[in-house]
Amino acid sequence: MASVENTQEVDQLVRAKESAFLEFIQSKGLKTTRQRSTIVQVFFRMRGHISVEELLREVKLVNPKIGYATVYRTLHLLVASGLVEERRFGDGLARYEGRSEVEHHDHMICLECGQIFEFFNPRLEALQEKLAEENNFKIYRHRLELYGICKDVESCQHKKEMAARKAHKATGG
Amino acid sequence: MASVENTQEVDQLVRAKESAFLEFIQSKGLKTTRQRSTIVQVFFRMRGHISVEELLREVKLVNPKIGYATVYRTLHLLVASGLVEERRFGDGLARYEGRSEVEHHDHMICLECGQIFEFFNPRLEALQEKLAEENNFKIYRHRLELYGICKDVESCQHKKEMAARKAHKATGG
DNA sequence: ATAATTATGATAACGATTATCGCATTTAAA
DNA sequence: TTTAAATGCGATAATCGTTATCATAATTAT
Repeated sequence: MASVENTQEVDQLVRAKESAFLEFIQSKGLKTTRQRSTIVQVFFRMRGHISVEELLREVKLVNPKIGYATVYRTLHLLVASGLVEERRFGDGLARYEGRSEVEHHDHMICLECGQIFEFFNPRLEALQEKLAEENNFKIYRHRLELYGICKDVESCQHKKEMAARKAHKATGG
Repeated sequence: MASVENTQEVDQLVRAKESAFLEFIQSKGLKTTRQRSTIVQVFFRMRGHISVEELLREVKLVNPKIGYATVYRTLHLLVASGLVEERRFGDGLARYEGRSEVEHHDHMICLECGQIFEFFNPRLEALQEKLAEENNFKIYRHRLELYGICKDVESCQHKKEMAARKAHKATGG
């Protein structure tokens, strides 16, 4: 679900993000540690909407001694630095996003296979602003999520897994 | 935050919702109990986006023996029946909505006072549908939340409480 | 190098929600 | 209206994601 890549482009991006993070860390008088560096590098090599567990799994491949707490703490720092956004899609766990194609975007979430698509539309943004203004409301941030079935419905990788999980959960209702 | 009312109109609405719930309960072969009846009546007398704790508090005024578990269970049944919607606004707890002015609506959430406003705009809905279709995505449901500052910013009731809470939480950051 | 500060890792604590289980209540049938 | 089977209840233990704690380790400025 969250793959790791290795290309020159990615290396460059990771270096840029890492130095931006270093700058943040130093500006706050915090310390630069091996663990933080590892976590940041691994995080920005991953694609998608990454959960703590997914990240920890990848991090442990590099340094198995790094634990939950440090991953949580570093993710909080990444969010505080503005390099990463925290999202919650209602499955009860936080997901983190640091490599979007577009700066701001909304989400379409497939209920069948769990895939998450990003999209952006300026008319949508403008309309929201207009509606807010009409109500004397000043928007700081917003969240739009469309839940449904994605175009790959026939080839959804996790279709059967999800169905099995549903059937399991439904036991007793 | 979630007040209880007592008017003839409300009585009528509560009766209608309750009978709809009974219908659902019976169609599923479940049992009609005093507790469920109490919880449903109390719930539909309340306004706003109600948390489990808020509901339990009100329920206990009618029947103090009713516990957490039954309130949770009944809320799940209400959601399953389609009479109630579950919402999560990112403060970590579920809120339930059973008496909206409009059938579907989106939300503006004031970060200062915590007030939640509902709104609906057909152009917004249409635009979402259009964008989904362009991506071959079929929307089942969606969620749009605008977070910001509301028009009552000067008179926000909970302004100070929130500020105090923030200050408390910020200890250690 | 040293001292002060901050971070780490293991795990306990937390808060919301869910599961468990013995007992009570409801329902359908007799 | 009793009876028997099924379902629901209340109290609370368990769970899950996340946060706090604390002794030890690493980093930084001197």
